[in-house]
Amino acid sequence: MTTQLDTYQRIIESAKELIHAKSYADVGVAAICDRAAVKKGSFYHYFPSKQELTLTVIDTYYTDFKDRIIDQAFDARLPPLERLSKFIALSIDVQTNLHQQTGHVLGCPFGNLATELSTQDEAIRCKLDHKFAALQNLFRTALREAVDRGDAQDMDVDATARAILALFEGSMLLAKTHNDPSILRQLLPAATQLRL
Amino acid sequence: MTTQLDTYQRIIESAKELIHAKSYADVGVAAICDRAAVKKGSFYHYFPSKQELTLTVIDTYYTDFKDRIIDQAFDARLPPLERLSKFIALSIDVQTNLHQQTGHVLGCPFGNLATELSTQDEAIRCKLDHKFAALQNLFRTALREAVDRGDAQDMDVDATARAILALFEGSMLLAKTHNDPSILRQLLPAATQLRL
DNA sequence: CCGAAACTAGACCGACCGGTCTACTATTGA
DNA sequence: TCAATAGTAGACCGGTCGGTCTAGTTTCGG
Repeated sequence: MTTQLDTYQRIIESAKELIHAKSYADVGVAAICDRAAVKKGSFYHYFPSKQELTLTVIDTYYTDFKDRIIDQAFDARLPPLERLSKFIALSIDVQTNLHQQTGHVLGCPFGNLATELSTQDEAIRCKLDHKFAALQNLFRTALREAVDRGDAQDMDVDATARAILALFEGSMLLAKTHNDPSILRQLLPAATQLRL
Repeated sequence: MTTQLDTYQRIIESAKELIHAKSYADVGVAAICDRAAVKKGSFYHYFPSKQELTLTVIDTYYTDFKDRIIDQAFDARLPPLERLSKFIALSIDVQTNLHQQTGHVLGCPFGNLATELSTQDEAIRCKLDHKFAALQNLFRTALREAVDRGDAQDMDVDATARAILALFEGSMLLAKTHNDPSILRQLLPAATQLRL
C-alpha cells in the first residue's frame, strides 16, 4: 500500500515540477516517468492519460499553494488588508526561491497552464477557471471585511478582487518574461491599493 | 518577386493566426505550410527553423498591433489619459471580435508566447521582453505628459506604466481562462486609475 | 539565349510523442 | 495455500515532430 501511494505520488510530484519549470507540451510522459523513477506501465496503471494526470496535478498545485501561502496569509487573526499584503509577500518569496534554484522565474502554475491550454482543452480550462475563482473569493472576502470594519472605503469588492488577481497574474507574467523576480516588489504592492 | 513575397508573407500570416489561436507547441510546421498552401521545401527556403519564423512572427504581431491599436490610441492630439482609455477600448474590441470569430478568447499574443517559451527559449523571451518594454514606454510617456499638464497627480510614472501593463496582461489571461471577453470591460478601466 | 540563382515539390529521416499490450511479480483476502 | 488482484517492466505501435535532401521548375541578369 505504501508502494502504491509512493509511486502515485512520485508521478504527481515529478509532473508538478516539470510542468511548472517547462510547459505542458514540453514535458512528455516519458520524462515524467524518468524523473519519478517509474516505468510507463505503472504510469498508465494510475492515470488513463496525460490530460487526466494534469487535472490531478492542478488540484495538487492548489493544495500546495494553500498549505504554503493561503493558510498563512488568510489568517482570520490578521487584519484583512494585512492578509493581502502577506499573501503578496509570500508569493514573492516563493518566486524568488524558485528563481534561485532554477535560474528562471517560473511564474504562476495556474496562469502558465491557463495560457497554454485554455483554447485547447476545455476540461483543463474549466478547472483552472475554478481555481482562479477560489483565489478571487479569498480576496473578495478580505476586502468585504475591510470595508465592514472601516479599514477601506466602500467599493465593488467583486470587481476589485478580480482586478487584484489580474494584477497578480500579470505581474507574474512580466517577471517571468524579464526573468527577474525583483519587479514583483515593484508591482504587487499596487494590488493592495486597487479600488473599483 | 510578387510570388516570393506572397509565399513569405503567407507563411507569416498563417503562423500568426495559428500560433495565436493555439500555441507554439500545438502548431507544427506542416500545419503552417498547409494553411499557407506552401510546401515544406519553400518553408525552409525562407526560414531556417520554426524558432526563427517565430521571431519574425513576433515582430509582425507588433507591427499589426501598432497599426490597429497603438497608432489610433497614442495620437498626440488626444489628451494623454484619453489615449490610455482608447488603447483599452480598442483592445477590448479586438478580443471581442476574435472571440466571435473563433469561439475562444485568444488573449495577448505576446503574453501567450512569453508564458509558454520564456523559460525554454532565451531569444524569444528576450524579444518579447523588448516588446513589453516598448508598450510600457508608451504608457509611461502618456502618464508623464498627463502629470506635466496637470491632468494627474505626481507619481512614479515608470512603476505605474508597468503596473498598467501587468493589469492589462493579467486581465487578458483571466478573460481567456473564463473564455469571456466581457470581463475585460470590468477589469481594464481600472488600469487608467492605477497610481504608484 | 543561356547559365545561375531563386524557388518549389515532396519523399524521406531519425527522434520522439501518447498510448497499448503482454508477461511477470508482489500482495492480499478467503 | 491459492486464486485473484494490484502493480511493474519494457517492448512495441502508429503517428507526428522539426528538419534535410534531391530533383525539378521558374525567374532573371547579361
